[in-house]
Amino acid sequence: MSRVDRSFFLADAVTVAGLLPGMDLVIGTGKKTGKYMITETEAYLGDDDRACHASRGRTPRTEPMYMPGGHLYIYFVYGMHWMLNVVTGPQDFPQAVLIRGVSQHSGPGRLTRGLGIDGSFNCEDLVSSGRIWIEETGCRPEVISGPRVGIDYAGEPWISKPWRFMIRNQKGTK
DNA sequence: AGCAAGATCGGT
DNA sequence: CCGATCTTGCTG
Repeated sequence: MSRVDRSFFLADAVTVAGLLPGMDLVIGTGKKTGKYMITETEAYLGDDDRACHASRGRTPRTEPMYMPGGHLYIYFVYGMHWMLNVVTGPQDFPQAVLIRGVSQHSGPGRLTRGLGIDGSFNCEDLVSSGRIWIEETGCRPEVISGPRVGIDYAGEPWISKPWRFMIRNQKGTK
């Protein structure tokens, strides 16, 4: 439908993470072209959030999170998986939304593999990019929330924040 | 320079 | 539950 503009991404990560499920992630590289409905997300909110990479300070890796909302923060973990994150909020307020699932692809590592997303997408701007963006779909699925996955090290209260969002009745829903 | 841990996944 | 696999960031 219509491409999402900058203002949408300037909201905080929790707000954006709650609105993304149901929207389409559109990718148009030479190899992969298609629309995938976003099914699951997680918010990482600023330097206070101990689960957010930015909580350990501004480093070369986390630099993209300090860009204005709408850019991508891509990083490599566990020696094999690329993680796709959408930066949110104004410049210099490090926040991002991890895309954990899209239609036909469950899991943050599997979806980047499936869509051909790698480090070359780091810092890409969803508002102006010619190969990746997000579209409003008009559909308003019911979104449920729960605690984030794989961040036990962050401790309380971060471990209990209900900042994981997903479409009800989707794979991964409990 | 060395090392421990990681926003994961798939197989035991 | 455990190993694969390698980048990052911290320690010394």
